[in-house]
Amino acid sequence: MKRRQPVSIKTVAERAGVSPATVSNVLNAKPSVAPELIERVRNVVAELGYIADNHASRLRSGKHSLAGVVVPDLSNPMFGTFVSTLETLARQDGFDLLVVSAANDVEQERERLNAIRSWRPAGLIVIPCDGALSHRTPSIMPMPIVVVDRLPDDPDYDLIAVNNAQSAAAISAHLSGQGYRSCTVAGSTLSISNVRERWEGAASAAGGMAISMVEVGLETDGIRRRLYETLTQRRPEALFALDHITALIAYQTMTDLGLSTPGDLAFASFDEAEWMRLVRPAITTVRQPIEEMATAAWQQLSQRMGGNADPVRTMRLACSVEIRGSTLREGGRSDTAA
Amino acid sequence: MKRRQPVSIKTVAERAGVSPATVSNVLNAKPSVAPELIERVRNVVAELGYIADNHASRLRSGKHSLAGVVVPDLSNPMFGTFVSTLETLARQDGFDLLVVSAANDVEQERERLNAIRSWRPAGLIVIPCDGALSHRTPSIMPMPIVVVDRLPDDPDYDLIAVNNAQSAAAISAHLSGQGYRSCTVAGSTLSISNVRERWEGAASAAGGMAISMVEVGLETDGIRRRLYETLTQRRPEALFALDHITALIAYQTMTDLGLSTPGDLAFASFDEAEWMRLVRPAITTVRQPIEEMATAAWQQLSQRMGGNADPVRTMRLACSVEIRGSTLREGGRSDTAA
DNA sequence: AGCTTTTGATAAAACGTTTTACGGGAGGTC
DNA sequence: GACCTCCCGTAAAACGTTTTATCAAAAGCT
Repeated sequence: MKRRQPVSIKTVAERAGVSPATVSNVLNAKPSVAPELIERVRNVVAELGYIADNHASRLRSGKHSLAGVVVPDLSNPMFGTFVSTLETLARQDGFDLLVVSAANDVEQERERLNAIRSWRPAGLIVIPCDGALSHRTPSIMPMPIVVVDRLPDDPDYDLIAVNNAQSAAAISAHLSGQGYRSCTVAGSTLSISNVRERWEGAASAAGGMAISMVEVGLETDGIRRRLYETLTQRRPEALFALDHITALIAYQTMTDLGLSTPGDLAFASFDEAEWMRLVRPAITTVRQPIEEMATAAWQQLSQRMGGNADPVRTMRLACSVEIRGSTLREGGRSDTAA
Repeated sequence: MKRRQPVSIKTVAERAGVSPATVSNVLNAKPSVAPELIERVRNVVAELGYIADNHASRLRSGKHSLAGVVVPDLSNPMFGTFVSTLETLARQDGFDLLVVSAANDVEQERERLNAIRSWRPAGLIVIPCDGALSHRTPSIMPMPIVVVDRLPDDPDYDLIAVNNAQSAAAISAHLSGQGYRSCTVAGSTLSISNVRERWEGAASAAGGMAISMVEVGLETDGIRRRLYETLTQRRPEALFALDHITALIAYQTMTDLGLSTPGDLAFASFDEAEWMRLVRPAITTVRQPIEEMATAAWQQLSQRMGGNADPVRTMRLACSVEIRGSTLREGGRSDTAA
């Protein structure tokens, strides 16, 4: 009962006593088909459970209903939410999404970007592993591409990102305003444009507070080691983690060392995660507007797929800065700024 | 430089001075092509950046290199990890993944399951929204389907799940063993087979501990209200949340009410999330082996796609039970059981 | 009634591949 | 040298659609 031999448009046509062309016209709601035939075809389609083969239909019509999404890592809830939002939008416009995750690996990203071409997607949305995207993009990429979150080295693509510098500056100013005298900023590596922008933003707004950067790398073990050194050997009064994974390991390390926040040191994070609102005290963060980024990315891609050929465009979205207990001086006031 | 007119196998053939058939033979590594021609074709392919169109190739050869994945909600990190693992496995076998998320909505799930047929995927892996999957599956689904995590009402599909009952029983026994006299089990709804199995397992191993079930539903507001009532009106000595979202809201509510764990009440959760290891004390959980589930699901689907027609099969994987501070009596011992 | 226009349906071509069936030439055997 | 194989390459058919061109019948004019 589950398996049947394949039913094609011809089967439907025969059964309804019409030509395949008519069936096609009915299914694509072309005008000038007699109401009676529409009815008859519809019935047969329902009866047989027929649904047109997208491959054949794409092949002939040249109309693509597939868009590709490349993210560094789907198990990161931030990217999961991003894809999830994107999917809803895409479906509304009649697109399906081919999702690939690059497992945070530049080499895999290259391979996936190449392989995805064979599906001839109408467009691509990419959150690259790092800034060197264009080195990894096959030279022939005939579809529009929108890059999200991380600045590509090559200003050849549309970009949707957040105002990294301003947001980091807000945190920095807040810490300085609370009276902390020294702050260490920890991030994966300055070669990622994101991280660089955040660091520069933070540095620019430190005021009288001594501020320094430590690059912890991308691998768990290395991150843990560098943070351990930082927290034991020259502990600052405040620690500002520039990405989620660094923040997570920093918090773990602090807990392991028996350091409490904000008593022993203030703690803030770029990238907000669920747990940051759950721990006590809750953690001061910069919340990135993921849904808005997805929406903006889809809108932009939509326009490009529709033929829009305006010059490449960069869009910066605002983050919200959530000041919470982890950075407040005892008796300090609580505020929320953007 | 980015855009070029489409290059097809004919373009390659002409440029290499051979027939399209030969190009095809080279690309698909068919035997009996002269080494010299192979070389020549390869060069042209590289030069033009040609890559075969999957749609056309599927259409003619009937060989599908696409598999579908349907999950309730990609922004849930558990499902994100699941898809991510699946993707790696699929790529190793030369498959691409068409990912759709149903936004936890039964109606959307139905619609997506129907729409995905038009891509003629070679197989489907589905984590259904609830147990009534077969009511939502179009009658004609000619490809193999593997259901994961939630028992379908209809034993017509292969199933990969975890030993819900035993794992919940282990938690229940642990709580009872710690000397708690009453326990409330909170879960979305017993109409989800998962939840039912967990509740029954917990109930069966309560020993002398009074145990009762409260169904909190699926919507945030409702969950919050029911949990608030539970915690204020007839607070038990222990609370066992049966799914991640219930656990999250329960923990928030406890924090809001100023209740501490395990002092005011013990707290445990099925489904482990990152934050449960970060809060202090850390939370006792049942950790589901997501990666193993994904691996098992892909293996099973792989076999089915390879033509295996054995009777439908159900596979139960073991969870690990992580006993942590949130359920330990003061001075109690810490243990880890499976 | 004769003419043109409109309407509604279809046959056939086309999309980019893979596969099947065929054919030409080289090599082997008697 | 006639015959048979075997090897290598190609022409053409086929996959399931959509589109284009065509055509018959009906409808609108004078």
